[in-house]
Amino acid sequence: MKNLSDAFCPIARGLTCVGDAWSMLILRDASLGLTRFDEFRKSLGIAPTILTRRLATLTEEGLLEKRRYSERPPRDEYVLTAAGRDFLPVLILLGAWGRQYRGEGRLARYVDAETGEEIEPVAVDAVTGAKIGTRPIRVATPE
Amino acid sequence: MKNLSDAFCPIARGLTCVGDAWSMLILRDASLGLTRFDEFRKSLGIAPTILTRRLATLTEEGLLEKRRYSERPPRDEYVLTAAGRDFLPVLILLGAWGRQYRGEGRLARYVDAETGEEIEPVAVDAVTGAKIGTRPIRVATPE
DNA sequence: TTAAGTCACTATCAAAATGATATTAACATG
DNA sequence: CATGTTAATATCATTTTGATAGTGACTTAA
Repeated sequence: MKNLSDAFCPIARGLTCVGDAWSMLILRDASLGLTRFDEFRKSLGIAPTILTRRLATLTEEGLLEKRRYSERPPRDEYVLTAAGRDFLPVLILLGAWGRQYRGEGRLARYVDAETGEEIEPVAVDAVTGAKIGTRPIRVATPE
Repeated sequence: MKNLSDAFCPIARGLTCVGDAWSMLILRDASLGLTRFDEFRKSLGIAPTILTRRLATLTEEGLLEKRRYSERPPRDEYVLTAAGRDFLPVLILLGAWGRQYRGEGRLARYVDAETGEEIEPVAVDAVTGAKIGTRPIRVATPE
């Protein structure tokens, strides 16, 4: 998909590193604590070829970090970096959208691990406090 | 990418309709007011074959609506549905991530159309008010 | 000591998706 | 009638995917 990354748009920039479903699902699983190749493979039912490539890309892009957890036999796992952890809100919000518009049948729920209460994710503008989408947005192009 | 949609996970559900970069960029442009085939094509530099398919999928999935704006010659445009509009927060949050971690060089800014102030998007849990990512999350599987 | 298992991959190859380019259909305009 | 506009298709090479099998470096159980 060519050079989206030199676009001015931060959304396009984001999409160049994490613009496909597998990558997002890997990040989801990583956020839930998975770290190993086989954990991801089994959880996602993804072909190992694809998984290898996705993990490599996410590592190059700085969302995951390869860490050796055993010297003999040599084994690596993948842990989230700060950038990877900070992607979680995007996923949670995507999930909230999915729940609202594709929520037929049984569905997993995300709950606060301490209170046990279900999370109700919303995006707000920290400046005005307004829910995003309730006020019109304009793009200010650079220069 | 097989049947993600019958997964229990709302994130996976979301990804089945909007799980690729082009779809998200189309939604971004639609949120900024674009409606016509050629507007999307020029804005994105996307091949018309792909654009046709993406628009059709987004329409089937209920994020866009085809609307005839001219009878002679017959011409259709694409406008966001409620589901499509509600996807904007996800994009804005993705953009915030892109700005933070891929923000080198000049970058567009999203501003409140009324106040003119730059938007600072955050995802919060409406229940606790806590920023998402600051408290551990658990998945509650159905049944 | 050998057989079986674990785990993070790579090799191979068919099938599907993408993307570039050209073309079409249905008109309006000069 | 020639040219332009606009929402697409047609064609076809390239790229990406995905399924399946196999590998290397071990550990563990018999």
